[in-house]
Amino acid sequence: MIKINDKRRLEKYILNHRINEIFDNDIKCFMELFYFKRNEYICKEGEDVPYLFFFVEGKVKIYITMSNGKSLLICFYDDFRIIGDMEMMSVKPATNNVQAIQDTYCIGISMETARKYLLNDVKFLRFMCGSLGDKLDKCSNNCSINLLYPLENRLASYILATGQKLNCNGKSVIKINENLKEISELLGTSYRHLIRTFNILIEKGGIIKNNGGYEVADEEILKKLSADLYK
Amino acid sequence: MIKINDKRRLEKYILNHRINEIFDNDIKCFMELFYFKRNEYICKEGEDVPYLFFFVEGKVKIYITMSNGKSLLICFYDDFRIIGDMEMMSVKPATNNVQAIQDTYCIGISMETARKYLLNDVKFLRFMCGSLGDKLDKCSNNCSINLLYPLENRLASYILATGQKLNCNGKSVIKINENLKEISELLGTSYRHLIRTFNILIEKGGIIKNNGGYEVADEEILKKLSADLYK
DNA sequence: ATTTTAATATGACATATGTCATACCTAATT
DNA sequence: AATTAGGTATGACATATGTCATATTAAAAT
Repeated sequence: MIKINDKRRLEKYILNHRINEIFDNDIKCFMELFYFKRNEYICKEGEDVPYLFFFVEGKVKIYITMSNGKSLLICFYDDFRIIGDMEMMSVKPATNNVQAIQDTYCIGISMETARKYLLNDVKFLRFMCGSLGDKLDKCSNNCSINLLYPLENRLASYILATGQKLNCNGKSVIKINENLKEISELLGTSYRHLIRTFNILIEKGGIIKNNGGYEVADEEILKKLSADLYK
Repeated sequence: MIKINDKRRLEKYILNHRINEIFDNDIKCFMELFYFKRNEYICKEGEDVPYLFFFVEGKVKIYITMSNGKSLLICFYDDFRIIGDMEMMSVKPATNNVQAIQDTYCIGISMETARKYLLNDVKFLRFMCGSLGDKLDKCSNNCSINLLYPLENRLASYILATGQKLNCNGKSVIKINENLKEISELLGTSYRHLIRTFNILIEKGGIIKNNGGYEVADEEILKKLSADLYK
């Protein structure tokens, strides 16, 4: 996490996402811009979250770890969202992990400041209720999909959501650059079955193997297979 | 849904659940007490919710129906909770179904009144943020459990959560009185597999068949099998 | 009384997924 | 060079779950 001292850029994000409009009070002066490198954690389960964040650019994944050590993907954010909302209200440590899967920018307001000014800001509280409601709605929807669709569909969706676009000799290639064991845990399946399902996607022409890694071969095929999960 | 004109009872609920303490304004005068018979709907997907409800006694189940017609259990409420919170914020119709599975009492405030007074009530908005945060936390947790445990465990939990306690010749018996097809849908499984799993629970001594219906034979066995789901 | 319908139940088989043993490769360690 | 460890890959088999055909029973409709 690196603080970016770029007033212009901060202003740009505030304008683009109309962040000023969600507060009664002008608290622009308390806002700081932060950069998270790909793979870096924005918050970790069990740890205090030092800032209330407004996610403004990049992509993050949210996952939970269970008491038996297994972890499971909850969802992705790739559009404007609040991070740290639950922690702000409950003064409890985070219950989920939030990890950047692309270089990511967040606007942060320190938790003390946020609690001091925003817990009395009607406009913001309303916004937060709406935001939490949205999250809850998406969560219950994803939950259903997880239970009702086999891994093949969820994996296709996961690849499209997390695959890294790279330029490879002029061609744009989407690669799966993550540890396969971790992917299997996030998708709530076994390593064995994950590999099996990768092979099925290869058979169906959605992906290919290259240099010991997987790459997207046909985005359309994957799109058809992915049933709007993790949206 | 029947309006109960019993000031005393209403007062009792307000006191017990400290409902007055979650508002800055005294809005007791707008509160009405409602009774829902077992199996009755408190809200239905796609329909407007006419009241903001405070669930105070009984038990309800929340489930979602998917575009392909399948439905899936989200959770149960058997403790003080808000119903209609998301609808109040977003002025959208309900996205979930809420159905009483026991005789249930809710305190209701008409949506107009709620929007008029409560959208400016800081204390209430804070409470609502906390409440939505709790729901989100539980949802993501249940979601994980659903994916990580087989039906046997989920069914055991479901039976304990929804089984009806009846007095049968002096003995207390817990019966499963619901339509089995519906149960299978709520648990996100096939009818065939549900029956199979009932039979497994019979083999393990957790339940027995009686008069063509299933009954709990050994609560402890079921408790061990149910991994804290739907709590 | 007969027919129809809905709910319950089961066998047979197919598919989805988990577990375990093991093998291979590469990078790090000794 | 030999050893170790982590990540990747696969076969064999077991378990979990889905699909389909079909039987049975009880309640509802005619």
